[in-house]
Amino acid sequence: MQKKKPTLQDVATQAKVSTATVSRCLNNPDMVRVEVQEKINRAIENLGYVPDGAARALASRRTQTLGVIVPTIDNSIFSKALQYLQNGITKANYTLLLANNDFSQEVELREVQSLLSRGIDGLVMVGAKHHPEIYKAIKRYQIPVVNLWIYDPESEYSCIGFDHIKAGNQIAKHLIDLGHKNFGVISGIRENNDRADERFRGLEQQIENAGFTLDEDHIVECHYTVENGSKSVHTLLDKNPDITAIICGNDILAIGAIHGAQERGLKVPEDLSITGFDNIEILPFLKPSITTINSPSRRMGEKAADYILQQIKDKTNNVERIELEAELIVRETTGPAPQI
Amino acid sequence: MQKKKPTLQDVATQAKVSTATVSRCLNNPDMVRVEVQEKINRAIENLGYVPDGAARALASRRTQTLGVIVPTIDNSIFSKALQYLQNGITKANYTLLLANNDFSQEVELREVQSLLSRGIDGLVMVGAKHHPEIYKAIKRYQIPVVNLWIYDPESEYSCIGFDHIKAGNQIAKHLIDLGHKNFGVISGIRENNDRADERFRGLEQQIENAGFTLDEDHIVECHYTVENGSKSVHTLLDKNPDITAIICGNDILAIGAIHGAQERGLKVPEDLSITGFDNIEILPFLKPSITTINSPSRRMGEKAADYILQQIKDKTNNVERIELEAELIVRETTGPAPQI
DNA sequence: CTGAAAGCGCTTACAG
DNA sequence: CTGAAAGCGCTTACAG
Repeated sequence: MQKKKPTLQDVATQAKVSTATVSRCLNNPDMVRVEVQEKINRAIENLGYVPDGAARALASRRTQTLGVIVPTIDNSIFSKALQYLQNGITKANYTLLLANNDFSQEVELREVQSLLSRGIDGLVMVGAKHHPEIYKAIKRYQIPVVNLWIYDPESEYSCIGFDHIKAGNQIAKHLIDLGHKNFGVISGIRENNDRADERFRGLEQQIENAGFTLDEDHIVECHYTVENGSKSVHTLLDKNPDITAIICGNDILAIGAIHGAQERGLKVPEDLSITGFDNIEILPFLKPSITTINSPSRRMGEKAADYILQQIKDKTNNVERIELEAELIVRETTGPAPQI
Repeated sequence: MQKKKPTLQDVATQAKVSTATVSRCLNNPDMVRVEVQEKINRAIENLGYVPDGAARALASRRTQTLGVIVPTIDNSIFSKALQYLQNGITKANYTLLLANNDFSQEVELREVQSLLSRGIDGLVMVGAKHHPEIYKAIKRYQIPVVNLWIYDPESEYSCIGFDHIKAGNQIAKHLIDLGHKNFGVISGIRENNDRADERFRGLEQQIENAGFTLDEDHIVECHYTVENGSKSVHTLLDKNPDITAIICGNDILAIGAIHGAQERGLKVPEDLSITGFDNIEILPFLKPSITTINSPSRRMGEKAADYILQQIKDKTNNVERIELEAELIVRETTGPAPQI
């Protein structure tokens, strides 16, 4: 009853050709006469033959699989990039082997080793800083790699992303231009997150250049949850009631921050300006709509797909560095600093 | 310079044992004497040996890989389930091969074939309705399968989820209890989405049982975007100005709907009640906070991991049907029907 | 354009 | 507890 899965050999036998010919018919049809192709295709259809990926990978040293490691899947900016990365590679009959590193370099190293061992033809990661062993391992496997979400003209590896320092500068400048002098920052955890760290440094630098200060008690670091955003507003304003602008590490924190401000009876932006980061889809529809910086998630996913597929196709491993724009989007949560 | 990747054979040679022993040392260490283990581990370390997944898969007929197909990655309820599914299987050294079907049965079929061909030890899908060929293909490969997001006590395949008809009932009942009589519905696209369809039928049934009607011009079907939520409110209210409650297919649509209501100068919930579905993280922090039904994404992901790993471990393929609660969460967007 | 044959790097009865 | 050997299902020079 339960038939065994047919193999290439079975197809060859039924079509009365060699396995080599069947293999060619599958992979390079134009190397095979049309009549023979038809015979083979009939046999394949007939037997319900499906090639075995493991055997194919072992013999050809290619897996038709790309590895991708994001910090967490459960964040719309990463899942959006994944979606478009996926769409891009599906056409070329590639599939994603997915892992997350949970913002830990050690976990990431293990995941990379696991992916490499399982067999991948290319690797996509997020951020510039990775465990040194990762780079060694990659070198060994000689596969194309690209780091998303960062842009560094000097980087040794390919990258597709934007300049987070510049992004931090932009936000701070926007608020300074509005007359704010006293800032609060609700940042994501900066350790092991070079993007969050550079954004922070960008805005700190801009604030200090403008002649203001950013003391330690004006800064909170926390994981990206709405609840943390809300709580942190209280933490900051309890200590420093005259903060007039709070810069959040991402939109989720900003949504929480608005909630926290409302709990304190503060009006946004009249009493307190708030900024986000990423520009998630719902932002323009919230009341008040949130000022933010747009993260080009979609384009990063698409371009990563293009880049890796191109390298595989050309059997090259060229370093490319693609800078994308991350523009400031001014909405309703930022306004002139209140007069005291 | 560029050394070849070491193989099991190299390890065996260096450790002066057979490849069989090295293989055992890797997979079933207690079948090997401790002293020999040490010799082998030293050689592995020394050579930087990493097993080849393809060869291993071909020889053992196991890939340590699970396939998962979601409608779209770019929706937090699915990405959240993925995150926990992933976490659950990582411990067992499994990795996810990820695909999305973009809400199309044909695409899903192709993806399933691709995953099976690539080699997976188990498969996780969303919803009950799949292309018939999918079930045939799965049968052939004899791997455990589980459908998430649905619960059907009669289903032929394992499922982990909740009853969408009941969920639809609950929402409608809540609004009816509040005195609403005239309803609008902004549903997701129901074709190829059994969850959306059953939710719709659940609420339709409850509304009609209560003696009210739900005409066609009280219903809009659209993709799950904030913008569609906002537009659809206008579509519905332009035609039927006396609708007092709008039931949305998910939270994203509901956020858009609130925006649309505000554009019309309507107060939520005083003039118009609005409900969502899924209970995404930010909901309680929005103003007004949104009444919704909680989708147990996290638990579905976790339980799917447990189920599949258990089946693989036991080499069984038992059908399990796990019902999870999807409770109504009443917040600020629903209130008594306005007096006319 | 096609075939015979080696080989990809493992695992696993089988025998001892 | 260990080894010799077959075999997993393909691909790919090589030869014709």
